[in-house]
Amino acid sequence: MGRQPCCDKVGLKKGPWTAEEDKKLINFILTNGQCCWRAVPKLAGLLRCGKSCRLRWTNYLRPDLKRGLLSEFEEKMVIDLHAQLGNRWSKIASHLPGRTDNEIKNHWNTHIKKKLRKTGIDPLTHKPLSPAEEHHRPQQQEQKKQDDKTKEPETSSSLKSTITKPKEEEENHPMVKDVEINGFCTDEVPLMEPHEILVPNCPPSTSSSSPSSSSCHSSMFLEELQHFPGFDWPSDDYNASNGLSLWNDDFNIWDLLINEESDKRLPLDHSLSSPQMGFDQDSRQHELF
DNA sequence: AACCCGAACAACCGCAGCCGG
DNA sequence: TCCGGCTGCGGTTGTTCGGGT
Repeated sequence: MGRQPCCDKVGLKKGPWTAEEDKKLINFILTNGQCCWRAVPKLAGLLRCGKSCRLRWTNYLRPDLKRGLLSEFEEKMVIDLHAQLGNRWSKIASHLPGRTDNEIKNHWNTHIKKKLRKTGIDPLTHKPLSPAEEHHRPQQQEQKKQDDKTKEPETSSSLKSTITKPKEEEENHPMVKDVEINGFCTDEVPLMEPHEILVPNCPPSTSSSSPSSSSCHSSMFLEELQHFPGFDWPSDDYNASNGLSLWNDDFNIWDLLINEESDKRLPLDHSLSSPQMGFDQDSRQHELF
C-alpha cells in the first residue's frame, strides 16, 4: 500500500529533547491546544516528527503527570490490572491518574517483574512459579524471551488472546467490567481525579534553596494558563483545583516557561545545569526520594 | 582513577485501528 | 466499500548514571 512514513526523516532531530525544544512545544500547545500532531513540529518550529512531539508531550511535558516512583497502592493496581488486561499499558495507565503507559511499562519491566519473581509469582501468568522454574529463573527468563520471539508460548498465549480479543476478555472480567461501568473507562476520563491532585504547599521562605519551591510558581502560572485559548485542560475540577501535580517535586520546564512568559516576575532560584536536558533531570527525579 | 556492568528511564520504531473522503 | 492519512499503542533500543571491582 505504500504507507507513508510518519514523517520526513531527513533533517529531523532525534534523541533527547533540549529545554529549548520543550519550551517551544509547550508554548505551541498552550497557544494552540493539542491538534494534528503531524503539523505541530512545523508550526512550533521544531525539527522533530509529530510522533516525537506527541510522545514528549504525553510522557513528559503534560501538566497533569505525577512524577516519581509509583506508590505501593499504584504498584498493586498495576499488578491487578496487568493480571486482568495483560500488556495493555495504555489501558492500565488510564486507571492510574497522572501516570503514562510508558512509565508504567518501564516500571513493570524494571521493578514489578522482579518483585513478582522474588515472591515466586510468574509475572506473565500471575500464577505461582513452579519450584523448578524458580530454580532456573535466569535461564528461564532468557528461554522465555526466545520462546516469545519464535513461537506462542503456552503461558503467554492466554495473554496474547487478551490482546487480540479485548472485548471478550474484558467482558469476562468482572473487575474490568465494573470499572468501566463505573465510568472509569479511561479514554474519556480526566487523567487525574480531583482528590488525586497534589496541592503543592508553598514552602516557607526558608526553603527557598530547595528547587521544589518553584512548583508554587508553576501553579500560579497555570492558573493563568487556564485562560489560554485552546489549551485543553482535562476537566473543570482540574482547573479549579489549582493544585496541579505538575512536577511538583522539583524544577521543570514549566518553570522555564514561567520565567520567560511571565516577564520574569518570579525569581527562580534554580539554575539550568544539565547540558542535555537544560535542567538536571536526575536531581529532579531523585531528590524527592 | 578507570573500567565494567546493570538498573532505570527516555525515546524511537513499526504496526494496528480509526476515521473521513 | 475502499483507500489513505493520522494517531495511539506496545515492544524495543539507546542513553545515562551509580555501584562494584
